[in-house]
Amino acid sequence: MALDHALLVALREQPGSGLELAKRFSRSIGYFWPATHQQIYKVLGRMETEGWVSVSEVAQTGKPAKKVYDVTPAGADVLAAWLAEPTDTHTMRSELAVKLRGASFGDRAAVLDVVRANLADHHVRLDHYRQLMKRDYTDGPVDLAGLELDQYLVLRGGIRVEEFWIEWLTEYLEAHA
Amino acid sequence: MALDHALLVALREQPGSGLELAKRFSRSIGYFWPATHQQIYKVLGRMETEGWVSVSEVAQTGKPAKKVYDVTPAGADVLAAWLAEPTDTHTMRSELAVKLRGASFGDRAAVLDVVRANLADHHVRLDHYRQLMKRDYTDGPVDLAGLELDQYLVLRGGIRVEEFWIEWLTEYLEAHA
DNA sequence: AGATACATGTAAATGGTTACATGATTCC
DNA sequence: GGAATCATGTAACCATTTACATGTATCT
Repeated sequence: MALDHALLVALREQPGSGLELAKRFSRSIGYFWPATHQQIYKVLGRMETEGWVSVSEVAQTGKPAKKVYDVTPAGADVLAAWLAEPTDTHTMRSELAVKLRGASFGDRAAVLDVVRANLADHHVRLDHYRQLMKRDYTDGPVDLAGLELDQYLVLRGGIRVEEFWIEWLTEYLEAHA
Repeated sequence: MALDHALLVALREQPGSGLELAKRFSRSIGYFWPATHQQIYKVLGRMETEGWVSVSEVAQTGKPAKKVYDVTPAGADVLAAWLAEPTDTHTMRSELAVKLRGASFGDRAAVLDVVRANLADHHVRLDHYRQLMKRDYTDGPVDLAGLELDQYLVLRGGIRVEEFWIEWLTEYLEAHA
């Protein structure tokens, strides 16, 4: 039950339709909470019946109409309450890590190929994040506060995650070189 | 469908009962693939009917009997095939990251407390991993190969993950100090 | 007999993934 | 009319989490 809250955060940043949220998720918040449009529509529907969000049909020129969602005061309360709750430390779930550990029970060369493919992908992601950083925060976090500072810091986290993967997978490959 | 494969790896390292696997998971592989005993029993049952593992009842002195599972040749083939498959780069899922980003929509002091609690927990985990490292690999990875090297490298990954969290959360706290 | 640790499970609910379905609008 | 994009959804399946249930063996 946490996609709900991730969507509330996204909608408080900026109201939007299901598809817009799905696109925004594939950037920003989705870096730490992936979600598909199917999932998002379902949760938006549920949150509407619970009164956490309100909908309004918005006509568009050149495109079909869309339903724009916004957070209600009740929804804002739910979000605030959730934010103050303790979050228990979540263990990372990584299929690749299982493969790293199990490599000796299969064809090691094949596993190393899988690792190399993942490493390349993490390099692409890191480059992408660094470009966002350059584009949006040329001066670093100076003068940032509130939401903007949080957005910056979460992007920093995204960069740190990719650096973690690159360093670890590189260590793995070198150890098996 | 990957707990199956994580269990196959664990069983190839060392055959064992459901509860033993659950305990081992809370160490080692479980650092990257958490699983409860309920889940493990269910998957073991399924894998047995599929012929990937075999069972034998083992009597114990001073304890109730247990069912020890081992990987069959068919299971070993399944595992080897899976290891060679590409794994797509999985996006990390973190509730805490959503809270970091949403902090300005609630009581920031409360969110900072949540962050501090998580940071403390990651320190505990890191200390634990470092102790394992000291106990099992006093000389570093020298002379390690095959399974042992992989085990070492996955522990290195665990340490790197905790370092990532500590650095990121510390940066977050300092930026909001 | 009661407490504790070991051991194996079932059932219900929740959440996430994958495949499929439908319709509006614009451009060619 | 057909292809492409935008937009919203349903249904079936699979995986995970949480709560509950049962029984063995040992120790006091």
